[in-house]
Amino acid sequence: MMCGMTGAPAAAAEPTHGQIPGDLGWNLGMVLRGYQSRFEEAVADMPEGIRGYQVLSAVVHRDPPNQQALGAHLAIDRTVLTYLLDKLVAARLVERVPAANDRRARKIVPTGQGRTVLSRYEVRVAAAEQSLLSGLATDEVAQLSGLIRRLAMEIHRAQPNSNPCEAMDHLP
Amino acid sequence: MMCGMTGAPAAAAEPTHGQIPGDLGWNLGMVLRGYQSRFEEAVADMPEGIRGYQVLSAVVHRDPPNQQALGAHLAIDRTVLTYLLDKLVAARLVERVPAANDRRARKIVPTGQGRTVLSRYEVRVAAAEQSLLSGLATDEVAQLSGLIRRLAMEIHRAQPNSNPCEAMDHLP
DNA sequence: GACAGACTATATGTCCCGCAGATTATCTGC
DNA sequence: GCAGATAATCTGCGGGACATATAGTCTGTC
Repeated sequence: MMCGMTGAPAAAAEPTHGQIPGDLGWNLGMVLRGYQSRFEEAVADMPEGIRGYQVLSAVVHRDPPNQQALGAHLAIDRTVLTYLLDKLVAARLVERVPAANDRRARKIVPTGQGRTVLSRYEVRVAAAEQSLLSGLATDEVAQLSGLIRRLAMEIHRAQPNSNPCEAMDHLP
Repeated sequence: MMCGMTGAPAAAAEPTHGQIPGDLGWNLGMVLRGYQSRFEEAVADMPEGIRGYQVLSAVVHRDPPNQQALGAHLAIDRTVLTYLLDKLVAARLVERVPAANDRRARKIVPTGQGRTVLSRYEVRVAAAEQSLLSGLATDEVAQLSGLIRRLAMEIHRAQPNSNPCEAMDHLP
């Protein structure tokens, strides 16, 4: 989780900027929580819900060479990924095939069914994202998306191995 | 933490916008994770770490009338809040005093020591937040902060009782 | 004024999930 | 060929969230 943070809608004062330390975290947590609740209902009837979608999406769009790369990208623990993939394999959405040049590793490939299921859910997820941002003007959405994206990239670059979900766990 | 989301730094394609559904979540998760790791070390030697800071900050700056309001704002479960406050009380940072007009409720008030400790940590937290945003220009920081703040407010308004930390837990 | 129902905080028990450690199989370098 | 590192898996532990139960208190009604 990590989740929400401190005290955002502070009483009054401050000219809309120069907030209380921790407010950024509260705002981030609030946005993320809103995002997740919408995301969750969008993929509710998918195996393993959000995580299942994330894994399937990453497998299709990023084609990671092995489970470790997949888990690292999603910041999912390897031991968790094991039984997470078990479910997806059982649902015939992905397959574990021996990796080409490393017999220790398994390559996760999507099944045809997996691709179709993913594309079906993607429209729902896109709608959920739009719904989340519906309060902003279109140019603001573009601004925010771009800035968050840039920020995420820089953090990603600076922090190769991020520890997964202590973040979400601590979200208020 | 909920944590990261799907596959952000997607291979190539797309003109920097119109991303893969789920990317927003991945970016949010990445930013939040980066935020938390910095936040965490900033308040590492505080009782209960991040949560402790959040609670103390909310108590000082928002002055919630009872524990329920405090927990709702931070999206912390009430049963968790109980022993969380136990630690803070033991550390002499806050006190449980009988609420003025409702003897069922306990008002959480900061001690003098609590206020000084908080202000000491606040400079560190503020530095951590600046560090997180150091990759952006100053006007971009203002833009991003404002947009996230607005978004958080709207989500907060639309979603009175948010479920806490499944968000962070599911972060990749 | 007393009683029923709702509400605050707390204690207890349970369940789930993520993490650390150990295990097996494999790759890489000497 | 052997030692050390790496990929996936399995097992056990612990923390955190939720449901339930309880004690004390408030609010409304008759």
